[in-house]
Amino acid sequence: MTDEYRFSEIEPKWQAAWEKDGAFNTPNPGQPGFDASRQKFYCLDMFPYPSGAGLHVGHPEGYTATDIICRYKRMRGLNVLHPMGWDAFGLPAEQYAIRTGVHPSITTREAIDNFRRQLQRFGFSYDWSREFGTIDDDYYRWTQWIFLRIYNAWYDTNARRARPIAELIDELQSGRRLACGNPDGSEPVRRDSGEQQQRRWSELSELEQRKIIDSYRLAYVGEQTVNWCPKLGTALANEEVIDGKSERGGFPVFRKPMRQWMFRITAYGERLLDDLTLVDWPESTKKRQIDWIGRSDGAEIDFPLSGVADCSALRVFTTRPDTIFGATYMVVAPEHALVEALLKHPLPDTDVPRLRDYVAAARNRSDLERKESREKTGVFIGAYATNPFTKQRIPVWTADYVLAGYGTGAIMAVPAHDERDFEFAAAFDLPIRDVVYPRPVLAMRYYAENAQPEEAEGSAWIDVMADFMGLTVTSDCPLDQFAGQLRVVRARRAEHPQTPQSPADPAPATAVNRRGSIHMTWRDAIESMNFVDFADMAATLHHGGYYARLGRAYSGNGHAVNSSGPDISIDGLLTEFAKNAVIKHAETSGIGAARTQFKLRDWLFSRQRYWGEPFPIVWDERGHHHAVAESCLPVRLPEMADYAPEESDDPRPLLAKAAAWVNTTAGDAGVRGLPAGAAVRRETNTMPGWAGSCWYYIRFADPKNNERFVGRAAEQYWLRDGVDLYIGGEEHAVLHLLYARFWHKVLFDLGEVSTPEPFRKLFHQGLITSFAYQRADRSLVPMDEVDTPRDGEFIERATGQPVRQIIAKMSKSLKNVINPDDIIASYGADTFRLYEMGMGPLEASKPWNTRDIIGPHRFLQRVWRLVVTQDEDSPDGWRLNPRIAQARNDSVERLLHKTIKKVQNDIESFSFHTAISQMIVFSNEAPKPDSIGRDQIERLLVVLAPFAPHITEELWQRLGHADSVHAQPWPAYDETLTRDATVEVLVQVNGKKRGHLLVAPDAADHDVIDAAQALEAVAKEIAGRPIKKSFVAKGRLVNLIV
RNA sequence: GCGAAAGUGGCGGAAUGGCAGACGCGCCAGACUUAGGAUCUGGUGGGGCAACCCGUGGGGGUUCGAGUCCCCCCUUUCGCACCA
Repeated sequence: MTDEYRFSEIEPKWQAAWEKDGAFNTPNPGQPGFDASRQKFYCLDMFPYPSGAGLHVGHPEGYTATDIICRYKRMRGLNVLHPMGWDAFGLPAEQYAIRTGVHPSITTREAIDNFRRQLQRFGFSYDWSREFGTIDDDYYRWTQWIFLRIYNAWYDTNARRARPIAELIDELQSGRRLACGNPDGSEPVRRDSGEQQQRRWSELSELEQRKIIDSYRLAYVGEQTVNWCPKLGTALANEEVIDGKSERGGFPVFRKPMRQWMFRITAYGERLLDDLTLVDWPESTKKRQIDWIGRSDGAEIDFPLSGVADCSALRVFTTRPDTIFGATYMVVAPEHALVEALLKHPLPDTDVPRLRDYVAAARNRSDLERKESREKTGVFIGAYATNPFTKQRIPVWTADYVLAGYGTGAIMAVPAHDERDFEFAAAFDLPIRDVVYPRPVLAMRYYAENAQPEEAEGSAWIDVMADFMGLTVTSDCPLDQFAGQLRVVRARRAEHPQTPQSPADPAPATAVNRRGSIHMTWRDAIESMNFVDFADMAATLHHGGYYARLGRAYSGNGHAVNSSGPDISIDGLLTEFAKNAVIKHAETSGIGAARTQFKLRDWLFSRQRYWGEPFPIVWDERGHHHAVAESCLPVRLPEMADYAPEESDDPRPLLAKAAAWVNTTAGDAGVRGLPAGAAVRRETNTMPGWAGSCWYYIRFADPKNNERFVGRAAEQYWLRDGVDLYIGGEEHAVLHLLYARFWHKVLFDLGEVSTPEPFRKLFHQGLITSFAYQRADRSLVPMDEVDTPRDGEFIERATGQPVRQIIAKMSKSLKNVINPDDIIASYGADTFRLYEMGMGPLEASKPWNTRDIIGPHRFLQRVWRLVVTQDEDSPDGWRLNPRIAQARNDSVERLLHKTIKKVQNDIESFSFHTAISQMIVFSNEAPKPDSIGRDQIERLLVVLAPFAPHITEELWQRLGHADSVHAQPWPAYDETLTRDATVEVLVQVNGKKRGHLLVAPDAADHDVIDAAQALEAVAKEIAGRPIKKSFVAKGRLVNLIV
């Protein structure tokens, strides 16, 4: 070898050596080589979905970051678990297989092999002995096992945790629990209408018992309106639908009722929300989960219906029970059962054809159309309800602005205090009645009722009222002091009769002026209402028509007004108290109760696809589901030649085609509790792609375990406090990260894992984007069709027209996709790693620019030459750089300590780009002195090793070491050596730079000030004037004020 | 519409309230080389011969001192979007 840095020889050489030695394999507790005295560090990458296209430059960004951290943590003496695997079931693999005509098990294996090969070229320090894919029998066997654990569990709302179904049966049998369906179940189980018909468990038929038990299961079969995507041939979870299109592929999605496996994730809504306080996650991600879970506190209240068959009351959910006196009409979703009932048995006022048309139109309206047009539409359904507080008869409408899936699918409309209701009321001329006033409107109303007769004449009232509103608002006075405040206003007006005409009015007395400004504000507000005269104003407020007049709803808090009924009055109460009063009254009179709603829906877990985990479930001839025994897992996918979807509106699962697999016997399927010969049909749905990623981080702790999904000791060691660092893309903020938390919590409740949260610290790497070019008409030009004659100037070659450089996602059509293999071939993996880590902050999205790669490459060449030099006389063609000496160089030593400190701190704070720049500074300075200590260059190599593992290992070896640079302890730095012996202090006069001083870093302030004054340029500037004040920022700057 | 983040040289980016632009690219000059550059050295925000002046999206403010803190506005990106 010569003096050249031959990365293409060095990198494969060391990769092979590390693999041979198992250099980064980590023993588990109890295994040889395990050191229990060391702290653990579980560092996890979001494992990739191996696509046929191979690795993208975005993948190694997060992986390099975790690799640096892991190598660093090992040097700091921690036991590091750093695994890698493959998320390989799911739609994309299946669609790729369909396109290529090759079975997904083959294409997926090929894609995995390719991904592994590509990843290994980066020299990542994964423990490859723990590698697995979600499609491995050994793995999905346990995915199915966990499904059964969830299936055989129920949520005890009193204990706030999941419990085994056996304990539920025990409670039911012993009579400790009422023998009725799950009252909190969201699936449409026929709720035993007469709860009084309490029967004993033993009196129920087996069928009845089964129904009750099933209604409690955390995994249940529900008939629900789901998101059906004909193009993909499967239903999708809510989380997989974005703007009415499928998250994968962007195909249209329609609503369709289907019988599906669901997970009762809603039972965990509150804990999924509350436990976000336990984790160290980006605020934005927490917020997205909070929004997705969407908790709202309010009440359910029944409004009696008159004359509707089968339906005596309409139940609504509201977060503003305090506004119930303003509920002037009701709205139900077009899908609501009441609409259906009225279509069957119309009332005299029901316009059946119109109603039928509206419901049909609403059903066919996609989410997308709904979003585009927010025009309020609706139809009166002919029914009337009674507002239980005002006792007034109010009409019931149906409108698609009320969603069937939220709350009860019905609302009480309070147009004065809800924007949507206001728009609807305005469109259909429904009454709008104020029931909440904030302080100023309250003051207005008070004045309207208490004006003196002479004020009511003409327009004098406007000035008095403006003053009164201003005073009551600024003094925040309670209602019972309004009378006194009004007297104050009148007294002041008597003293200062002249009202300022504008805020800028140059009235001398500031008190008058201040009053003037506030006065004008309120005067403007009053005048903008366009009241004809006092009587008009007074009448508007008297009848609660203020917001109708204003033209918009007021949805804030305030005092209840116009809120007295035959049974109860809440007038004057502040919103929070008014809410409580209404709820209390509703509870005591049996028409309602406090209720918390979640936006989160139960998780649709069935897919009608081939390439996924089969459910360990069979159906008997009576249509009952049965679990496959744990000992008979896994349930393997049948071999199928034809797994292409038929694009259709008929959601028939693909596996149904595999008749020989589907039709089996209880004995063959491994179902207990049925005769072995009983004919059963296997469940033909498969699990969604998310299933495998819900628990892979647990399996990594003990991937070869055949007895359990994870060994107890391994779980308790590696997952104590959860995964210590989890790095991956932000796009999984509500999908994978919510699902995995849910599974983890169920396993926690059932005693299978020991922590409530899976991922303690989460970090999102930014997107690697690329440049693209845009014409004046905003159309895009591929990257290779643009010339750059001058910096910052871009010309489209074909037309000669200037184009604009923009940042865009990498895409094939823009020809700006980067293949990591090409970059590694040209520059090596170490350069690639340094380039990507040096681009900028890890969390920021940043554009790839191949032109810049040469920078980090030059840096590595410089490091190479620091150690190795060409020597034709030597047998190998090289020798150590003769500058390397035994004695340390002092200035290099200080810089080295600075460098170690900065790199260490920057790694800890994920600030890799500034760590790299510091090492470049070192490499720029280190060649300057005549010699450099051998241990100095060695310490640099150790510090650089996590970033550039191959070149440092090679140079470490050439320096004569038999061990690995990656096994070295992290070098210590001495704080005193990180500071310079003398510092240059900036001297300012009146904040302007006037000179510099060289002083000791701890020089006394007065000495620095004296020295500063002595400077010629400073003396000239001061010109004998006295120094009024001076500031010293130690070791940085001195500022003299004259 | 609501919410969050971000706007700094030709480009990527740096900067505990204390010399704006570290470091890298590019560019300029020079060196080595038959040559080349994936080599080396030096320079490089703008204006001015210079002293000096101007510069962190725009406008105000706090401060001895603001890219950094506060208020208003503009732009971009990303979420959410009839959730009662």
